[in-house]
Amino acid sequence: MSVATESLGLDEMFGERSSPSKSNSDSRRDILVTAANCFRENGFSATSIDDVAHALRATKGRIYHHFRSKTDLFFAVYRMGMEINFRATEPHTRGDAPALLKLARMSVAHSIALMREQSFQRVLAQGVALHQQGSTTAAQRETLSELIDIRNSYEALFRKAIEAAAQQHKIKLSDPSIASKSFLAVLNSTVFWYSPREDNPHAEQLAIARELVTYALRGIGADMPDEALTFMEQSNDE
Amino acid sequence: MSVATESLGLDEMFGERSSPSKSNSDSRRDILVTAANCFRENGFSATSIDDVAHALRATKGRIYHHFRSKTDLFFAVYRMGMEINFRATEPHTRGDAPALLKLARMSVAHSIALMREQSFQRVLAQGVALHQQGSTTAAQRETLSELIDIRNSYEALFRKAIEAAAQQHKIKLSDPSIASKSFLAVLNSTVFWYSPREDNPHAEQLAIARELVTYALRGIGADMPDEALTFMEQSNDE
DNA sequence: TTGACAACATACTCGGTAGTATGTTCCTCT
DNA sequence: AGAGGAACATACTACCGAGTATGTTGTCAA
Repeated sequence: MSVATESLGLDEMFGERSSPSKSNSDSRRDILVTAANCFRENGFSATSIDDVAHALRATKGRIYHHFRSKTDLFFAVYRMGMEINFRATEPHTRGDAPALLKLARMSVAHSIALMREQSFQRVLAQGVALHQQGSTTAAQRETLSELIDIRNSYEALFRKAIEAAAQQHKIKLSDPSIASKSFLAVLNSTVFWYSPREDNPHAEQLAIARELVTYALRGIGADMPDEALTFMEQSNDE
Repeated sequence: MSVATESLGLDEMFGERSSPSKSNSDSRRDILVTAANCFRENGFSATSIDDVAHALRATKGRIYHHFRSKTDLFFAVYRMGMEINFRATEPHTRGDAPALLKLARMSVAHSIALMREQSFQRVLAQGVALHQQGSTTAAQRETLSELIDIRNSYEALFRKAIEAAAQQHKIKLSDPSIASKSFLAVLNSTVFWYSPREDNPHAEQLAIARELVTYALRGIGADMPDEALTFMEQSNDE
């Protein structure tokens, strides 16, 4: 499902130790993907474990064999969604390209990953909502704030890139915090209105990403560098 | 609660006929405000009617006397939230000010209303989520799409203002639809991270609104007109 | 071959919750 | 003054859904 687990340096961050039993990991992954779709369609608390099991053509037993509780399942889906984002974005933070170009490439990669993995991204949105609300147990609350930390570190990736670009290109950011929040708000907005077209949505997604990044960069007073889209040949897997 | 119901032309849009019994309307309004807070804190399906009743220091009977179902209550809260937004924004769409100035004033008013009435705004966000998901009965589905229509007409208010400003100031919008979606995404982003400070949050909210509108306007290639904030003397009610 | 364990399925409990049915109080109109 | 209804509270039902306890099947290792 285009969520290839290559050996990047992020594995230990998400605790995805390459387990010896292959089928076990596959089954778990199928549950995560199916659960992500259910959570997207019905929301967390409106989705029952039986719903996920039915979508899997299985029963609760299978899910509870892999996850301790419904909340645990949700957290695992959240982790996987964040992992997708990191794998898409983090490679572009390195290298010695100009800061603005790096920022633009990060943004395009993030935006496209967002549209390609809609289910997981909506779960991420629900995750922050759950955080603003009150979790049940203390352990869950701790795990949740750990997930929020991961998200914050992801947003910090963008914030640093924005500030680096601003410094290098002599842009004045009156409030870097609000600027980066607005920046990501634009990129993330597709979650609320985008739904993929038929056949090959890749061209459409690329065009939308280009529009969004152009808008977001203008907001901080920068122009979209044309080379920002030239790295996109790699994105044909499967 | 700073939701004054003056006689604007919007009343029939929301069916808030000025009923003769005063206490009835007040009680209903209290339920809506309390329900909005509960929905904000726990989400729709995680909030029970008994929760709302408890927060009201009352019982279910009171709520079910005014609303047929939990979904009806949610819809009423949604309507009230949209009404707040319309009352804040719509006055600035009229008049013969320059298009860009009108757009800026609408945006500032919208942004501040968003921060002042957090509870209702989060319910609005949940409403679109519910729409993307599947409602239960057919009647609810119809009502929900009616509410989405109201929201769309509200967004159309901004889209028209953006296009008018673009035309009048000779700005090139490569994709007006995405531009307006991004524009509103920036203004609405406070829902996810803003929480009011102590005492008088008005100055803080105004500063944030100024930042957001500046960012959003830059995204479409326009500069924030300084007169956009001069209308804000009226906002001291209660 | 067997025993042990993984990977499920089946069958059940039990607390919570939407909705209803029915009382009770107070006000208002005639 | 009394009849009727609005505005609730109380008591109850019926069901759903999270979690558990236990059974079943395959597999692999010794």
